[in-house]
Amino acid sequence: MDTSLICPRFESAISILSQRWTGLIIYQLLSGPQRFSQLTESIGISGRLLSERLKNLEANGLVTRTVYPETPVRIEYQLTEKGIALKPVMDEIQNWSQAWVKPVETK
Amino acid sequence: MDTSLICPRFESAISILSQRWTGLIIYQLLSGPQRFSQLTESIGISGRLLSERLKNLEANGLVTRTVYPETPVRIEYQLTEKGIALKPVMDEIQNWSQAWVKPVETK
DNA sequence: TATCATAAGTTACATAAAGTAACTGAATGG
DNA sequence: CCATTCAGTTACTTTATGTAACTTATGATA
Repeated sequence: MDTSLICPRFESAISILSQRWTGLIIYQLLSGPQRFSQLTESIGISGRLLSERLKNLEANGLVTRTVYPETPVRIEYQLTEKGIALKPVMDEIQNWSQAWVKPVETK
Repeated sequence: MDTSLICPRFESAISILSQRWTGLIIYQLLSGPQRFSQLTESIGISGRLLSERLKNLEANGLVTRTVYPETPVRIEYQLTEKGIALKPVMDEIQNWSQAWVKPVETK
């Protein structure tokens, strides 16, 4: 049941960002378009979940998928304007982490 | 396995914020100390998970728990300085949601 | 004293999401 | 035709989340 009193837009935003891995995917894509295998390696996510997350981000209009029919095929994911607009959020998370997270604490 | 190439502090921050409910809990507590039952109602989280999340936030130094031995007992949760420092992050999420999230989209 | 009410959890169990590793499909080079 | 490479998908196990009933502590009420 959802009896929340919080602004629905804010909740929607949080529900995207609080999904595991999506924050890191967006963070990575902020440095430019990347292909599937690059993302799995840099983030440490499995193909199964990366595939699921990217579909979701595409459906939410944050990411576009471009196929380059080379050999072997190259597929690049990049942020839309809506996705790039999350940069200030990521910047603030970065600021906070530099100021408050000790290098050791992992969880 | 974690073969990530991302800054460990940033990853740590993201791992806290990308845990379901923690963002909303912090957001709620930014408007002042609140008790357990208030949080369950405003957020729409179950007691089981709220309890677990608050313990976690306490362990991470984001929240403090204060017992007021009244009748019935009152227990208030409030953000530490470290927790309050997340306000800019929440503000940016708010900004983004106002600019980019359509009122309808729920997921 | 016995019973009741209330806040703040906890426990036990069902369902959903995430982790893992092997597999598939398309395209081309040998 | 066989091997290789990228981009996924499938089948299965483990972990996290949801739900609802239960517990504990404290004082109020009969």
